[in-house]
Amino acid sequence: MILPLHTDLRRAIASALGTLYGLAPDAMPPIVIEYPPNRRMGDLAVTVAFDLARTLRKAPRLIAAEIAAAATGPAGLGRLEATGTGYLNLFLDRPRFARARIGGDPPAAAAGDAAKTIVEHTAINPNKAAHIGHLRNAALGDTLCRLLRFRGADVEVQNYIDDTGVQVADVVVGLRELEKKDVDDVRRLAEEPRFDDYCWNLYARVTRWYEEDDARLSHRRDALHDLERDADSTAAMARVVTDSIVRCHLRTMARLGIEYDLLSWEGDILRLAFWDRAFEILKASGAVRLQADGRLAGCWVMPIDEPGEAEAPSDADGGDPDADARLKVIVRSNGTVTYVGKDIAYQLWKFGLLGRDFHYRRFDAQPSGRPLWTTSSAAAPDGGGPTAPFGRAAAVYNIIDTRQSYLQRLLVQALVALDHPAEAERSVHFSYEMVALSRNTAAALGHAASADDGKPFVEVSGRKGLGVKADDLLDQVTERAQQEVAARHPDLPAVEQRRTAEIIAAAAVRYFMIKFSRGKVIAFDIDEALSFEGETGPYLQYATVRARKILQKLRDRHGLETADILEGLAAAPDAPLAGPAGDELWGLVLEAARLDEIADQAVRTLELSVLAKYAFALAQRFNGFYHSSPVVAEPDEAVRRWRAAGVAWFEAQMTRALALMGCEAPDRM
RNA sequence: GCGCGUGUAGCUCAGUCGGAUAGAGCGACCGCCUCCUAAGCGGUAGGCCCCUGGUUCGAAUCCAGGCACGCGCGCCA
Repeated sequence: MILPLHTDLRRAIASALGTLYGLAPDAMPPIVIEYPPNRRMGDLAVTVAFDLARTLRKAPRLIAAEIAAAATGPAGLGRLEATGTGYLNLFLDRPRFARARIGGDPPAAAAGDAAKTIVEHTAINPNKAAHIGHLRNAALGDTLCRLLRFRGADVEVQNYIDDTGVQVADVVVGLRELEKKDVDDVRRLAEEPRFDDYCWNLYARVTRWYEEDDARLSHRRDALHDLERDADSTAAMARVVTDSIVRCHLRTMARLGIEYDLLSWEGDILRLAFWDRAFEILKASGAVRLQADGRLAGCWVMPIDEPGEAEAPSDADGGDPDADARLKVIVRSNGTVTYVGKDIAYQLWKFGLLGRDFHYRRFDAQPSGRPLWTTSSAAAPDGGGPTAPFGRAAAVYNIIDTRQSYLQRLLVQALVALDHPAEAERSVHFSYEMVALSRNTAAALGHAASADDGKPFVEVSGRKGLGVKADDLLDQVTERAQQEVAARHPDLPAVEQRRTAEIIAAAAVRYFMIKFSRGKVIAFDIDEALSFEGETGPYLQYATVRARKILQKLRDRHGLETADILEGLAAAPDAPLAGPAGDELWGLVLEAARLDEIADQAVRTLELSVLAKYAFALAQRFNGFYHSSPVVAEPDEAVRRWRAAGVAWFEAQMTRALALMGCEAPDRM
């Protein structure tokens, strides 16, 4: 991997700068490392000479030349060369670099990064089937988890279940009022494998039913009230619904290799009175206060810092008409807590700041064998709690779409108001834009496009039942993949064809959800999602399969095991990597080494598309190499050996990159 | 009104801490399977990087002001 080399290079240059110009470490400009447009210019480039030109009153090219002379052969990395314009280009010692990495282990975790990190993602209302919007959330969340673990963090994945909200209440109303079901009926229904589909339709029907007559909304209010009080028949029915649908969601996500450590139920947060405790803390610290008069009389409110204003006026009770706008109600005048309040309590728990805890019990098994726990309101009869405690994290990532930015900002402000600046700092809202439907896809789903004329896309709406269900998408993509597999490998047993198709479909969907930068609305287009060509997950898998095929052929025809290839490298002549003839192979080796740098960048910027783009570019490079550089049939043994090593290195790194995206390559495609 | 996000090729998007000739994919057109899998590869066409000004040796990138589009901003959940 390449990050340690970056460190060495920076150190070498910084040391040269110290010697040449007497720069103190704190006066040192940031040493930016980039990659020249092509390999003939160099392997890495440093632009520090440009930054120093002003302060040193000297032309960049002179500075670059002086640094190049002073920092010759930094730590044996290679040759440093100054350009006529002022770049410092590093030409790596190719064989040395390649031998040091090919066949090496993944990087050891960076020290100090091992702190416990909670990632919350998925969090689908348990009242209907998951749709493509939820898929983006889960794909981003799961990929972030994998990246954090890759960098050595101890990650706990939580999936929040809002089992006491309106959405669940609505489905319960539908079951009772529209379907005339009782708890036992619902229990039978919930056994059906696609119960989530049934509820998807029912939910949309209930919405229409409300719209026909506003008076019917009283059913929702009553149901919601019953849910919050945990009252008998309604709550019992809701439990059947939410339990069944959560299991549907888990099965859907498992198709994409997405698993969790803990399900956190809002019902448990209510029953265990997390909010009462949080309220005490908020009151004690003065973070919330009771409004005596005005529009919000009788409410407990939290002052909000608007990002625009530098300093809030001394106090708000001076009759300022805008003052109320900067107050967020936490407890209503009727004494009930708002959404934000519950979120604050939960966030405090995540950091171990609440002073209360859930009970826990085991939930279902997950395909990988990773244990899944669920929160619980009462201690398990066998008393068997988890071995490691949940919560008490040093950092928290909440994966929630950008529409929740305002609420997430309030959470951070509450932490600041409670005098937990470190936790506020490490309370990260991973925000991303929604998934909408392209106009074509919406039309194909029977949505009249004329309804919202000007818009470039059509928003998914669970309430209206408008959207592409995650399982439907996966089914379609799998079916398409299976046709391809069957055409290419007709002799393969059907089970194997199916398995291969599933692996391909999962990669197609996951890559699609990751490849856009998070600030971009995805206008989901079904034809695009069903494509396996160009910048897609299957393209990455195909390149990997090709690499494995070469390694397989080397075993078959030359009796060359991959381990032998790597061992033989030490004694192999350097020539195949040298000069223009070696450029193609060298470019592949260097690019494949950058995975750690990319993982680092992705986590730092929370821009996971860089991982997708990198993996694609790497696969492209390999395919170029594949067409230009035969391996198995190469007569020159040294060349064959080096090329084989390059293929093995690519295969190892690409497999890791795919794993970071929750994908694998099938045996054949 | 305020806040956040987005604006780059016909379409969908990359473009790293400001750096070398602005790149992919799709679509269009022209080629490549006696050769490790054509889910691939090579080539051609396609650009006012939304506009104006500023900072800088250097701006798609930073700053200011506009314009357009999207999303937020309730004692709702």
